Amino acid sequence: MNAVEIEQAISTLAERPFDRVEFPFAFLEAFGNKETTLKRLRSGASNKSDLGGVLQTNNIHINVAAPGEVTKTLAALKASPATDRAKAKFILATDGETFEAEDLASGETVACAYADFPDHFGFFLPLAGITTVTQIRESSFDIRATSRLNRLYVELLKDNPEWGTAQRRPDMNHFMARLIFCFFAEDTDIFNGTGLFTATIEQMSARDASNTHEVIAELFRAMNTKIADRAEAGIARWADVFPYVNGGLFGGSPEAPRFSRIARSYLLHIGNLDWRKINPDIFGSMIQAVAEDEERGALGMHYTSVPNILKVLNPLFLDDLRARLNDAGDNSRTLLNLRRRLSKIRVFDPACGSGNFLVIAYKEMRAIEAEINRRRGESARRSEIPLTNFRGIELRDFPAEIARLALIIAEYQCDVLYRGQKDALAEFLPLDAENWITCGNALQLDWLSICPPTGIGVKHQADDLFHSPLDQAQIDFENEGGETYICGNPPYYGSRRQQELQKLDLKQLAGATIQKWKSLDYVSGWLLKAASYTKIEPCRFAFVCTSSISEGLQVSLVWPHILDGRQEIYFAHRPFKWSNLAKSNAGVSVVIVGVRPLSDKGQVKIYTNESVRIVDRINPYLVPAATVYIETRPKPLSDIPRMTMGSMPRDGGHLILDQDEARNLLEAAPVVGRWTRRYVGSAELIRGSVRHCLWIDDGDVALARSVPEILKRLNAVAEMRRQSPLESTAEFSSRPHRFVYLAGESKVRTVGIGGVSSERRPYLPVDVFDSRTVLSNLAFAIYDGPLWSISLLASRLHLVWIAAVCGKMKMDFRYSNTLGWNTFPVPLLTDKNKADLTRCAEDILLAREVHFPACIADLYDEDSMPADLREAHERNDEVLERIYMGRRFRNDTERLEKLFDLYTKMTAGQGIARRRRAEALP
DNA sequence: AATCCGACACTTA
DNA sequence: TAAGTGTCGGATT
Repeated sequence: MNAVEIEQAISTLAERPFDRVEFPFAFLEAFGNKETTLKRLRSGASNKSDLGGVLQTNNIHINVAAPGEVTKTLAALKASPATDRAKAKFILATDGETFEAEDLASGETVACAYADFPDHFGFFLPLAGITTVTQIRESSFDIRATSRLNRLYVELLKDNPEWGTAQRRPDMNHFMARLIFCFFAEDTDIFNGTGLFTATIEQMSARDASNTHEVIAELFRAMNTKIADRAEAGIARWADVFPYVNGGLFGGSPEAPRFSRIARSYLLHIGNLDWRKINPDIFGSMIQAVAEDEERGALGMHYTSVPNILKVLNPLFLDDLRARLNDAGDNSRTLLNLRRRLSKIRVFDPACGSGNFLVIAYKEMRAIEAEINRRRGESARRSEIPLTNFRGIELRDFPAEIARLALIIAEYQCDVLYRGQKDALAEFLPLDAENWITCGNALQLDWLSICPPTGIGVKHQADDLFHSPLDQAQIDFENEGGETYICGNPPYYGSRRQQELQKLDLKQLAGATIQKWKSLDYVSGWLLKAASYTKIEPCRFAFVCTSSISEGLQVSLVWPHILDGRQEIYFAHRPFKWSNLAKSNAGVSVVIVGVRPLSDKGQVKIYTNESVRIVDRINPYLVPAATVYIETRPKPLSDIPRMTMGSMPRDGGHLILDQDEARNLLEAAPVVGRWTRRYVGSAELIRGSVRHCLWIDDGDVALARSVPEILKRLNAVAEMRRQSPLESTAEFSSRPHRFVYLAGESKVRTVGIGGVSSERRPYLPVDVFDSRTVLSNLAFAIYDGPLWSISLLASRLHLVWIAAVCGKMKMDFRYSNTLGWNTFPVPLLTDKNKADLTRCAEDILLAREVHFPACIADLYDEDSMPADLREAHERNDEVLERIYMGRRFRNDTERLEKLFDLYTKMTAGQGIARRRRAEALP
């Protein structure tokens, strides 16, 4: 259960009549406890209460009090030895009238009317095992509001199916945005009188809700009619007390969907929340889930947390502004110049969602401006930072609506904070009609039309503006001498997860310039668009991207088009695991990359979660080295043996046998021993687990099929392959005894390396196998590889190289022969070198054997790696590094620098040789 | 013919 | 129940 679902569950519970017996269980159920857990508590099996209540170990002690005895009961719970023994985190007492609880760890208490306990749901969230509790508690209002809007939205769609159609969805979304504005306005004195909107609806609409939509429409109509025109428009008197708002929000049809009784009560319920507490920076991200069927309940999976947003905005431009503010001290003139600069800064988020980057940027800039004004003694001064300088593009209609609203609310809240309620109110209405959030496809739209050049760069003369639907921007907006910063967290879709239309976007963008455009992640579209924007309007940009943009194959595809001699990466955040309020964040790691024109000066910084390093330069692999693009090679660059990916079964698992299956099969028909081989992929290589596969020569097929179990399996393989949409797989359905792809075989031994390995392992997982062992496509093989190849593979140098240039699986190392082995720069090895390295490899293998049967995962655990094995690796590294450098490297950075350097030299030589050969041709 | 990748997907503590 | 860590095979070159 996520926070929104929990909020809904406890709200429902509070609305039900109080049941003295059932309450403790219902309460626990609302926090996501399963039926079986509750059953055990009910039966008393796991109930540790000594007071006749319900006590769940490590969680909560609940007791229902006699009427009027809640405080006394709570004290008894606190004094109870069982509470302590069961390590309860909370105690709770209620009589159905009042409600009291205490967080035993913090001592924090809650005391309220029973009906109001859902207002404190954030207090109890640790019960649900939600780890990001502090984060959520800070935004508990937003969660409650989201939850209730969600219920209303669903209810309204139920009653008004036509509002849910693709055609009318935007109306529905716009209606919700208007409602949210009204709720905010009625709680912040923007409307005359607290709660005016909700109260008016309650009074004027019938109990049976039949005319609710008419009442709301009339209110909306009033808000779209200037005071002077009201008499003529015939606005109802009860609606006349509402101010003129407009600003695009109330323009257009005032129509509202019809309300059922339930929907009406939800509406009144929402209106009774205290909307002053809304956080426009994160509220939007949550609420956008309201309108999206698949995201509903997911609580904004793609939402960017405030700390992550600041990881982008601070280095992008806010740090600089703050530094200038600091430099300016109390110098009135310098401060004035800085304020002018602020007023001309445009922030453009071409994937703005519900606008949180823009809102945070706005709020941070307002804070800086407020400090300037304070120092200049102009505290109440009106802000010179126009909301219109915060622009965005968003594909989905509802988030775009919310983004507009969030900016308006942020502006109001900043005015209240820095200038006072009175000034804020005086200037708030009517809303500005300008709207700089464009709803559309960012990869299709012309960014220059949304954020036209400001005059620092070359004037934009391109005639495509002529065709732009938004070219009024060019005419209306002057920002001479201003700055533009592009930022955001665009969507990521790996090359094979893209929808057809997304593929098309990339094709249009990169089809002509990037041959392998089909391998790009969707996010690269934003990088390319930004890069082409800077050709016209040189400016800085920074995005949160999937880390794959700086790893493996994609680097040499995308970055040459971005760093094409006029741009450089000036800050980067190394890969970190993605996380937000969403329940499960497994699997994604992201980077942040900031790009600026070469002409910009200033420090270059690499960030990690723990540190900041000032470096000379950052290359597209986000390491401090020269920009070198590592491309796949079909054969090794250095004089080292050939490596191939292992054999791929594509068998639906039917050719693979676990230990039990292999044993049973062999017992049933000993002849099967001929056709089974050990089968090794990453997992087997690393964890030492044993699996076998069927490996049947063409000549043996008839014989093998006479074994019933084998026949059954072969038929299953054939069937699975027939079903495959992939031709190359389907072709092999007639030869189910064979792997689809055969990598090769060895005579003496096979050197194998795992395809994926944990980032925590200090060396890559390498091992030697006999020639009967089959390596799967999840491992790479050097058939009959010399032992000294193990020395290379097991070296720190190689790991560092792989970590830098290969792809990643999450943060884990992902091996590649073409990208990592074939590109690995190795100096020419003498026979003596090879003999030395062979010895080192043998020592490593011997050191492992001492610890038999420990597997590689055990042996190479950073915390518990055996000393003798570690020493064997140290010696291996020592010998190898002397060949490279004449000494040991000081650290991995130095290793990488040397490798990039050597790679550049080795490929440059080849490039020249190739060119010479080409020139020599007639 | 050969291989790269997964806003992942499983297993395990 | 979230932390840990590598399957599987289609899509692409």
